Amino acid sequence: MIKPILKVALDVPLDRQFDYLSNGAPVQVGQRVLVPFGRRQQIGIVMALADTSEFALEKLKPVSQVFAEEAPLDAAILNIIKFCAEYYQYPFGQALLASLPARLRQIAPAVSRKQFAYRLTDLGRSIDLAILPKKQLILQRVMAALHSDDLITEAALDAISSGARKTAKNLVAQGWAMSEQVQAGLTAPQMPVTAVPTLNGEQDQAVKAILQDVQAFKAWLIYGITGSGKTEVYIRLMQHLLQQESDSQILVLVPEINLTPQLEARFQSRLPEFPLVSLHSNLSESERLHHWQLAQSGAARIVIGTRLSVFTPLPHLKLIIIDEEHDSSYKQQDSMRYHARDVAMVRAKHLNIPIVLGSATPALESWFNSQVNETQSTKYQRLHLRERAVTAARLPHIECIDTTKVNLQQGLTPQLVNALKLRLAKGEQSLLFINRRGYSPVLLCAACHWIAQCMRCSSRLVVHLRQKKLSCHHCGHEQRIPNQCPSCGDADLHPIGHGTQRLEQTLAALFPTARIARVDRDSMSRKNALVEILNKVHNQEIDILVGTQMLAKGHDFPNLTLVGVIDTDSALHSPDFRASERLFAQLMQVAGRAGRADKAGQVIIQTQFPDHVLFNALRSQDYESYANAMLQERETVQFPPYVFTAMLRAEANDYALVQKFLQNAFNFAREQNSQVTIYDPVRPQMERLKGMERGQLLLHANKRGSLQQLLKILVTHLRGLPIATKVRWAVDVDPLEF
DNA sequence: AGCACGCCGACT
DNA sequence: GTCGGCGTGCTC
Repeated sequence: MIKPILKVALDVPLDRQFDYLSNGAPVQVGQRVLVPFGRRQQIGIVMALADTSEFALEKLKPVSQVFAEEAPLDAAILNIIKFCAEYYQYPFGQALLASLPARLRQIAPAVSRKQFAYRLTDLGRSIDLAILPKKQLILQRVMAALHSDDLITEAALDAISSGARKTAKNLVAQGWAMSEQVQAGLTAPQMPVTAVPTLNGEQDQAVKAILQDVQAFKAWLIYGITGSGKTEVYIRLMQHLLQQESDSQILVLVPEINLTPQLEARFQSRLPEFPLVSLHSNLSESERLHHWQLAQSGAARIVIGTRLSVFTPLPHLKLIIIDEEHDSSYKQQDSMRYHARDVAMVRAKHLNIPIVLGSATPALESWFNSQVNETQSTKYQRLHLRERAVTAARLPHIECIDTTKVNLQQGLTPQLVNALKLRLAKGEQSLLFINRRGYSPVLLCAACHWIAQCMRCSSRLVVHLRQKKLSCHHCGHEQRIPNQCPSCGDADLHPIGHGTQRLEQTLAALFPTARIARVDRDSMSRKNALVEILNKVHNQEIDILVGTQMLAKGHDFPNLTLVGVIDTDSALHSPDFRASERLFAQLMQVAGRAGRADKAGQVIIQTQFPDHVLFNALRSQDYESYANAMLQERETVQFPPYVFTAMLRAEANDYALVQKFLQNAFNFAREQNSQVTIYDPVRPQMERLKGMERGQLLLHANKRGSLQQLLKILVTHLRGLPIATKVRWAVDVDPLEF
């Protein structure tokens, strides 16, 4: 018997569901539907079937369409999103719809690759094409082409139905040409089948330990320096689990897209018998939908993706792997501000399956959770990989040069210049890491000390000399470099400090014969620019590589033996208590670029504070003592992970509104007399951003539960406030930035 | 969030 | 006399 009322979740910022009358079509929970909502049509997901409604029956509208041919979302994924919506104080419907590929959120029919092929078959039947004998071939090609654009098929179908045969024919031909191109592009160079590495003792132990315990939820932290072979451990685990059960699936989360192709290729070459799909923002919407469908149907056995893919339906999920688990790109910084690592943890718990986190420099939270001590039971089992898997590889030698004690040559110490000279003479490569793009971070008037500032943000404008522009790295605002000081009229304007452009220029002057390349957001705007440069580095066509943190991750350069770190001191004394943790991870990562193969690496760090504890720990590549010291500090001042925090952030054109809103929140929260500490509203580091005045209110508690309880009533209260529509506000649970 | 309705200022 | 500003209110 069909229940007559459907409770539907919609993509609206209202934390409730809407009731509709069945249109008679069979429907299940989790099914996608089209419904009338106000004046327009909306895509929704059926959350329940019922006999009654709280809403007046005569006011209910019937659903417009049930997408019955699509598999409904399963209970597991609905539950995990429900959990997230509650935990992160975000409307459920919006969280749910945001987890779907864009094609499934749009009113236009979503066309998967399979349907696409069917449509083409129809198309072939419908028109008598001159290329008819080739019809079969066309179909095969198009079906095989992952990048095919469904819009072409749509257009062709339209053309047929309106009788425009010639147009239809052209469109099909166009689709074919496109699929050929795509095929040509897709034939990725076959990875040389490398000899399967044998595991060293620690790797072997790690694999065995995890495999012993795969029948239930258990969290593991694989802690091992770059080159200790974490990936090989993942592969062995995957191989075992995928072979053990013929339908099992594995989800691998990675921080960013530029890491995906490498890991993807490695998994594919080592586990060729298991279908793998990737999910990241570089995919076309059509591909994303198709990959998502392959995951949902169970056809894909391995899913590798960025943070959003933690919400992919996987009916036979048996293991979750989080690579580089400390990476902050796992945290969504707008809409629902979830942390993919934490969501994955909950998902693994729900499914009662193991989860493996991997990092050379674990997040302090994870390190804390893997500690064995009296006060806190160990949440994650730690597995330490101490040895470098490539036995010949040695740890790089790290030294800090005190920049206050030497004469700098355009920001470079003589030690670093000499080291660069030596590499050039030996035909080895160097990498200079400077976390600041542009020419110089400040434009200063020598006469009146005016500094070029952004009008929309509380930030300084960065000099981009080559483009003759000043640019705000926060809002994108650009303007011409003034000829004279806007304040006093003096022409004596100086770029102060160093960025990637200036460093590149300095190096070119110092080493006129060296082949220098710069890698930052400005030089990498072209789509394949990064890949091209990296290839050049591999082919020894580059001597010195200058770049930002884009260069810190993942890339192996066997002939690179020197890494120079130019200016990271600002992070040492940043008011953000996580800045030094991030810097440490980043420096460990860049240091790992040096001396990967059989050549010993050297790392030179230029700093005003060579005796800082961070550098001491870094010199001995000792994450543990630094992490433990930081944890102790956090405990003394009662910061996370010793307390649970949430941040209420608000912004408006007028700060008075922000203040009024936050003050209201503050008063309300205080009145609840809960176990939560509520701090005074303050202005964040970046007081103004993109023309918006910002403010924030911090809450902390010793128990997650009491914080959650308060947040729930606070958010409900705030949503009902008239002023809540005049400011943009959001709750950030477990914020990364303060 | 959209998208309506609704009541007060400068223009074809 | 209208076009249009964005305040308030609703969406099953």
